[in-house]
Amino acid sequence: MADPPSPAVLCHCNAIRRGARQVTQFYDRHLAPAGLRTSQYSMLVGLARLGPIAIAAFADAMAMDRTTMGRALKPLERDGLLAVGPGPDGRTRALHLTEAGRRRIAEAEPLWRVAQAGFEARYGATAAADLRTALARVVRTV
Amino acid sequence: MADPPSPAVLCHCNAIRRGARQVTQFYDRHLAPAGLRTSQYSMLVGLARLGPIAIAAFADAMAMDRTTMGRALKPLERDGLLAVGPGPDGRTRALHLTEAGRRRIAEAEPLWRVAQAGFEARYGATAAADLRTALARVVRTV
DNA sequence: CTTGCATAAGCGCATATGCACGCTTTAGAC
DNA sequence: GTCTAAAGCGTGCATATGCGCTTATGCAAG
Repeated sequence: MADPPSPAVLCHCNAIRRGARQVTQFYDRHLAPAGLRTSQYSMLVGLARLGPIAIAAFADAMAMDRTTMGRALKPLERDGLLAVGPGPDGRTRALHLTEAGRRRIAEAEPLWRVAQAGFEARYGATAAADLRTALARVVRTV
Repeated sequence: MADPPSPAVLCHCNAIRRGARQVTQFYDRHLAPAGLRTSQYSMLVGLARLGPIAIAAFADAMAMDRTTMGRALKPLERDGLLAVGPGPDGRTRALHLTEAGRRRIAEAEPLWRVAQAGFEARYGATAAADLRTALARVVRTV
């Protein structure tokens, strides 16, 4: 009987945080040769897709906090992978990928594919797809 | 046709990181009145369960990096919620919960329950349990 | 006893995360 | 035209995350 007071084992938040740490490390190790973290790779890819875009809009599209995004861009801008120019609006700043950024994506993409395939091989491709779907629903739900 | 170069939408790592951010914010908002983050609450609960334990062993049990754990303990130690004493070994340090720590857990537990119930209400209790199982498998897999 | 290896922990560095607050600029009300 | 509300960003603070390096200790082989 004696239910433990707060079974952290049952905490959905704890569970997803643990998983995120593990998977992040897995992908990061694969992407390391390209000098990118997974988060950075996904930002570059996102920027390539969403073209010139304002910071807040980009953060929203990536389901990130605005200020987190603002700061996360710094290292990428410093390394010349993206540039921040004036937006159409005096208060808006426009993010756009540079040529170096595009090259870096091309360099990292095969590494990402290996990571993605490796995860699916271990976890099961179908299960992984289901997990991804479930996680997408989390973002829409919360 | 034209498969996008690296569909970040399909990246399992990105998906789980997004989800973790959202869920963390959700739980953190609920726990805020107790002056605890979700991660801190889970560490306190884990420590209560695993009794006096060394840092590395505790980090391992929580699926955290050793150095991350070491630093994450600082604020809790500063606030007197846990204490770090000498271990059985000259190089080991023993973590143990204080009375204040136990009181804080008692204070935070109802808030955690509301967060947990709230998440299950939105996401679906069964789906949430399935997600948690899938995530636990991620930790074992990677 | 020493030498060498393994274990436990800390620290520097860099990035990730988000809240509260403040500043500038724009759009709309009047 | 002015005044106000809202939008877009930046900064300070605090915590979270993990890698590489270093130090201190324990343990076993010789």
